[in-house]
Amino acid sequence: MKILSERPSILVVEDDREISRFISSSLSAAGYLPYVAANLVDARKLFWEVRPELAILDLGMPDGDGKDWIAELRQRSDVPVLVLSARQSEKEKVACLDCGADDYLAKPFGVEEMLARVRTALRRAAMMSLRDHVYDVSGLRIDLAAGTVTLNGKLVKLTPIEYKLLMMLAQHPGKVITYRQLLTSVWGAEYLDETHYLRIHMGRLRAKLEAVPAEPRFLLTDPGIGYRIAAS
Amino acid sequence: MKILSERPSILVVEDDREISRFISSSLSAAGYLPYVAANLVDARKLFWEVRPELAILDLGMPDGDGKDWIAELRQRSDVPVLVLSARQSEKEKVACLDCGADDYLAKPFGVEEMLARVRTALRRAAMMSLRDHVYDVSGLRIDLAAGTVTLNGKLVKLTPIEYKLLMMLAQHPGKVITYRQLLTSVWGAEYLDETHYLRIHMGRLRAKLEAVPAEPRFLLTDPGIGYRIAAS
DNA sequence: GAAAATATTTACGCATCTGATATGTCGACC
DNA sequence: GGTCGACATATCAGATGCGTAAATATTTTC
Repeated sequence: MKILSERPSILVVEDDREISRFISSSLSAAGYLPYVAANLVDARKLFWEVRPELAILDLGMPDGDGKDWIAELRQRSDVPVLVLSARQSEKEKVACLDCGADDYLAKPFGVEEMLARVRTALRRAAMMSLRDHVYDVSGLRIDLAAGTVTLNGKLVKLTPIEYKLLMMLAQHPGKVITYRQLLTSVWGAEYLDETHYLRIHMGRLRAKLEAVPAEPRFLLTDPGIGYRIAAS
Repeated sequence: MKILSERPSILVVEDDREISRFISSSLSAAGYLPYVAANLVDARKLFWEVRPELAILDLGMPDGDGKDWIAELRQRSDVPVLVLSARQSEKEKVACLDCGADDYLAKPFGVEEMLARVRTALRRAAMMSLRDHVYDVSGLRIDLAAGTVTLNGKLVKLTPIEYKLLMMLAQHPGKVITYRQLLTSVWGAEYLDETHYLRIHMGRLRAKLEAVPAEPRFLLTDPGIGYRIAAS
């Protein structure tokens, strides 16, 4: 259970001592509550401990590429990530943004701009509705945080694609997720036309989760629009 | 003959002919459906007609400051705005972001970066659109976020076209939506003359939603203008 | 490297949706 | 009362979209 502090907490992942000092004192002065990690291992740990409302990440970490961490994070959290980097290359920017980063700020940058982008990201995040972390409807239990699925108490094994699909649906119980949204988040933006894949993998999910796949109780089709998982 | 345009529409507000050409052709190539306005007056008009999923705005418009338009837009819509500008000053960036812009890209910029930022903004917008917006009038309940329609508690099944039509109306309860707006947003700009389609599908919607289709309580006709859904 | 698991391609049956055409209704106007 | 224009409804054949099954390709695992 997260304690509601009035100051939004922000995780700063940055190995350069001087820069991280500078950033966190700027954030402090602006009314935020910064936590600092100097490498990815600490960042991972600290993230789930603090559950910050935003993460600021320097790409060049001693123990790995920050991009991997973003991708990993995106599986489990919607926390906005603001990337800082000395790398100016367009390729790098594109890769980060497509990875799930919310914004990319090339060094050197002005403090004011950074703070403005932080405000923007937090403003957006505040608009997002809070979501449950467990979907539990008549025998089907999906633990979004742990990433596990049980049917009548028995663990169900899912393939990676099935998993992503189901998580996407379970994050918004009762709401239609359009073909576009599903294809984008599972396969990527360049697969918008392959609604076909969805039919096949939804079929497989139904085979695993539904007693009578032809009459689904959980995984419902909204013809022409998308799919949705039955709400409690 | 069909074409329920699945391509996300993007409004480009840019007065420089050459730049707007360049941007819109890049967007087209990337699978989007760009609409171009060369000044703020047109932008205002086009925006509400097309209802794009994102707006790209050049700050320096001949008929006013783009910032004002952003602020104005924010009153009525959550559509993300990506600002392009030749002005590099940090003050300007901060002002725009705090005004409600989602992102700020200083010229000159790479196409790839622009497209990546567009993708990022659209990805976020897709998540946001899952927030709750509900039309609920005497037995008819339209959950815009979930995309579901219930009549006296019973779920009503709609076809894709019926769905789009109804959502368009329900987004603005009590307001007349013109034939043009409906045709544009459901079938596309090239169907402006087929008001005929509207009659057929409005008829089908009434058959599903009205107790006495001939005396509609929800789906009202404004002869010569358009249709509207009864306000709460 | 071989075997197993997973993903993609291809094909087809079936139900549903769509828009053309035709006809019916209502009110305005002369 | 009749005509006209705008809107509503009925019917129906063709198009489209969904689900499934099987064959093939790819990735993972040991």
